[in-house]
Amino acid sequence: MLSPMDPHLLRTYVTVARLASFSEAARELGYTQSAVSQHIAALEQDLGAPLLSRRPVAPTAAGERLLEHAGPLLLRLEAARADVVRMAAAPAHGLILAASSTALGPRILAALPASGVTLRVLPRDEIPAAVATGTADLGLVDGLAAPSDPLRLPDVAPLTTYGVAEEPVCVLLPDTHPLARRPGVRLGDLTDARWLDAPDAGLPLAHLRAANGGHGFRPALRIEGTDVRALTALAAAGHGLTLLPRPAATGVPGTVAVPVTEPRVVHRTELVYAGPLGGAAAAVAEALTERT
Amino acid sequence: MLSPMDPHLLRTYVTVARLASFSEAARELGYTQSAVSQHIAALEQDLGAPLLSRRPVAPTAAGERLLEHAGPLLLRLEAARADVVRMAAAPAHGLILAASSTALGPRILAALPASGVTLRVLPRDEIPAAVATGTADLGLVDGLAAPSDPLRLPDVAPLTTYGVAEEPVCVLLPDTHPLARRPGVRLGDLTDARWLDAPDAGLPLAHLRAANGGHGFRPALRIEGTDVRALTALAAAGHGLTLLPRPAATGVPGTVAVPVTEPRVVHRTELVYAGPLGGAAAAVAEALTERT
DNA sequence: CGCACCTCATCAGCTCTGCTTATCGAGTGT
DNA sequence: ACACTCGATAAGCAGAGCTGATGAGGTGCG
Repeated sequence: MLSPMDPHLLRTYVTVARLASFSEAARELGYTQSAVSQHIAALEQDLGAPLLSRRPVAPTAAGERLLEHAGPLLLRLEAARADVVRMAAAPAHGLILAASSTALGPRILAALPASGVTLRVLPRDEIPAAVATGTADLGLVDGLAAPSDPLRLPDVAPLTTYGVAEEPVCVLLPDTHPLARRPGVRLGDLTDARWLDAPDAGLPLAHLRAANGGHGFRPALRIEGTDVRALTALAAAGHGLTLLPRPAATGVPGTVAVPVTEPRVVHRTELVYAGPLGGAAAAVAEALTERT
Repeated sequence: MLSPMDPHLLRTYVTVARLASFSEAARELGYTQSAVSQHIAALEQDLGAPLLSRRPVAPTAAGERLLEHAGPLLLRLEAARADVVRMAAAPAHGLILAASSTALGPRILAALPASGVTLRVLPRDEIPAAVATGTADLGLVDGLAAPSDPLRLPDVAPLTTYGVAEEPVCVLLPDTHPLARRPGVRLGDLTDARWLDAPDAGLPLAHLRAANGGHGFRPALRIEGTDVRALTALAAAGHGLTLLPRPAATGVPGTVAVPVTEPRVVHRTELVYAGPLGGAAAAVAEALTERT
């Protein structure tokens, strides 16, 4: 069997690629420039292809390819280590719960214990990684799915998921919008509208492609960060439409939340954790999963 | 940052766990028993927990955990290497197409070129791995999905997928079965029936849990291997029911193929490949994806 | 135009990792 | 009780992999 690509080399490679400099990478990693140079040379020899063009330092086609692999790979590696270590050493720190902003529906918020929990609001796609690497003990991820279908999570590691809530999905319209009086809308009727694309605050438009027959939505304005308030304010000001779970969409001044009737999708929230839960985590998990 | 777990050690660990013996593992890996012992000791020290109980050799709880991670991890590692190497060295061998048995519907078979392709029939869940590691150039995977939903594939590596066919799903009933005259059946009416579980030949019952409201099906008889003929023969003999895509289910003597009306699932086939396609592969892929 | 400078490649030397061989200790079957 | 098997441990040695010094190529500026 061939030598299974040393992760050290891989780590150096991604660092060099990120910083576009051997010397800089050496400084960051605590090596000498010479060592970094040898690392890259070793990788290139091992794979039989140049990975970086020098002067300026930039990945080649093969290098780009490797970069796509390296990230998830190192993540998984770290996740594996964290997972096993977690088995041995019980956590001294308080319970950390990672959640995306829209996952924090009223049911969830009500079920949180009054103290002893650190809540960490993260972009949606960082949550599985946070849980896998032990940065968080529990995760709450949300997303769009067909009713009673599980979410599609990136599998950085074998994680356990548990559905905790499903709510209707609404389009947040300024109350002056022509469709604002309707009882429900079909997304197909809104493909030409101006949409706000807020992948970390609202629901990602990208998730809808499959459900909408392959057609995506044109994002008019892109919002970064996890602040739902900013998003709803923009929607109220008429900068564009956005998708939100009903609890988050109702009661925003100047707007109306109209349920989406077609395609049939729901906003689903899942609890995610790695392996067996410790005492405190188990208690919180149970509170969150209690069907009311 | 902590040392990212040497894959060599990981590989020895899984080998030891598999063979339940240090000495055997040493023989298989071409090391001395001493080296293997040191490998395991190093891993255990690195992770701060015993991974194996000696005498008899068996994984501890933490070790079980590590095993779950190690397989996918080493697979990804190999996939990454293969993917990058593939970029540099164009394949000399002929085109290899990996497919599950039920993925080979009539449309697919018709579109295959008359020569120059090696067809490799594999269990469904080995196909992504085969494509990722370069064992195959193209893959055809199939499974159950909601209409126009993509399949859920284990992501061993970033693969490109392309839907090539969707067909109705049928239950294969012996023609003496009480429901055999019906135009369609709901799976909910058949939860108590005897089912044949043939994860590699037919469609896996496990895929249905979500669609069927969390309830699985009791497998009466389990069939291993990829032989559809054996499966249909068993169904005809009344040993149990099985799910098949319509083309595979029709025309089996002594049986009737009744379409499934509820839940709304289809048999979907997807073409999967890693990265840009070479000349021969591109031609085959195009033939397979041509909408007729 | 040429000189200083910056960046990566290469080389020599050293260290310490990681293998082997050899030996021991503990459990097992006869 | 003795021989045998299997894993742990010790000692020794070769080479992997780091450092520091130097070389080579490219760029900016006086």
